[in-house]
Amino acid sequence: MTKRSRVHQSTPENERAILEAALTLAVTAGYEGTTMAEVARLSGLPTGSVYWHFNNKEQLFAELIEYCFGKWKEDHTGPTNRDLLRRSIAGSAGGSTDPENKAEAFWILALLFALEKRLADNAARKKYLDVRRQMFELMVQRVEPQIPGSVLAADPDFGRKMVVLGRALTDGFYIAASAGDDIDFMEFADLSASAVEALIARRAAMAEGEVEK
Amino acid sequence: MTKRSRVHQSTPENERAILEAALTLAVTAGYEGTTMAEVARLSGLPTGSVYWHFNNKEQLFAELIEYCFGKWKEDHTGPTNRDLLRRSIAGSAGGSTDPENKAEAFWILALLFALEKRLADNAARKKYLDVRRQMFELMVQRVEPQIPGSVLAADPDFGRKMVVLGRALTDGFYIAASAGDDIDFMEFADLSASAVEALIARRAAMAEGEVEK
DNA sequence: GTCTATAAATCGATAGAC
DNA sequence: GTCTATCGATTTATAGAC
Repeated sequence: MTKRSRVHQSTPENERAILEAALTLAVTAGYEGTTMAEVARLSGLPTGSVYWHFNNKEQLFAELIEYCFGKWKEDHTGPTNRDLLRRSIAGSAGGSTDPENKAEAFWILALLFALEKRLADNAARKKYLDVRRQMFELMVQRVEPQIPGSVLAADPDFGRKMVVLGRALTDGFYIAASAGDDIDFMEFADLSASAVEALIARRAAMAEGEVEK
Repeated sequence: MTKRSRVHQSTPENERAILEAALTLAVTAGYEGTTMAEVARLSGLPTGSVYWHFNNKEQLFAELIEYCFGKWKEDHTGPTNRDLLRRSIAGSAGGSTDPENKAEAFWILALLFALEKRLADNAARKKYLDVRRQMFELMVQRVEPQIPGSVLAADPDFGRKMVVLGRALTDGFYIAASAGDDIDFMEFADLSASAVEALIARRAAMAEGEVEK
């Protein structure tokens, strides 16, 4: 309930206002669709001020990605439970419809940076790919303890593989949500988790039942 | 005046050249990143001719989606085998890197339209969402015969659910390919197929183990 | 049907007063 | 640091000769 206090002055008030304005617009309008003029208007500052705080549009979005990554990390701390993948996929539904959960919805926009290779030299795309790697490593640390030791002994990379699979599923359901597919995300969160669990169980049986490959 | 008629002729030469040029550019540059001037240049025609054949950019992309859907359907006819999902995911690796395989690369363009909600009123996005539904139904027809009868008896929608899951995986691995994730797509194609098979096996065991319900 | 030239609008970014 | 005014580049789309 109590949000983590943001007493640090690292992000001044006006910069935060600009970032929040950019986030609100970006979630519904995307990268190209968000204009600096509109960011300025929504933040209550003139365009000149926006360019004083951020060098250009690229850098604004790069810092926006960092800003949202900070929010994501807040949501992914604390004790690990077995519902990691289930909650990730279930969250994809709300991310596209719930206007309050902007940080969640932003990852749909982030996927655009992955797809738009035209932005290869774009600072924002580079930042997203960097954050994507960091998210992956954080997820590996949370998932690996849940893999049976016998499976990891037979295949030390199995935890990483499950994270790759889980990320593909999460990204895929983000797309489904964005496309407006009429599906029950809670049900598919369960189904996906079951599929991964079945895979792990199969591997565990294999690892214990067989000495050779 | 007289609009072109496709009754007697299918996609005249110059229109095809324009569509192919648009596809080549769109796959790497996206919707906004593809300019009509560049489409004209690559097709070898001036911009005026492009606008004579297609009313505007929206309609050009809408017809491009239809055009690519035709290619996709050609690749998804014939006998169904068990490797449907495996091949879809394995294809995602080449789809984003091999410029020749434009029918597969089209998937990336499609994902762009799925994600860009700003284009909600865009004719091209509407066309894509329509095509997305058609693709889904075609996949259901191919997948359902592979589901054990006992599972379908217990859950008539199980085939559709597997297609939703398969589509999420395929979309997710396309993003992984676009993001440049350093993964072995062949391995994850196998792993994904295994996960789905394990899920079906688990359901089959469940369906046969219970007589009632 | 093809092509050139250009209109009309938008957007990112800057200059400079305060 | 804030704000106004505006530049320069880009892009969609059209007009009109051939």
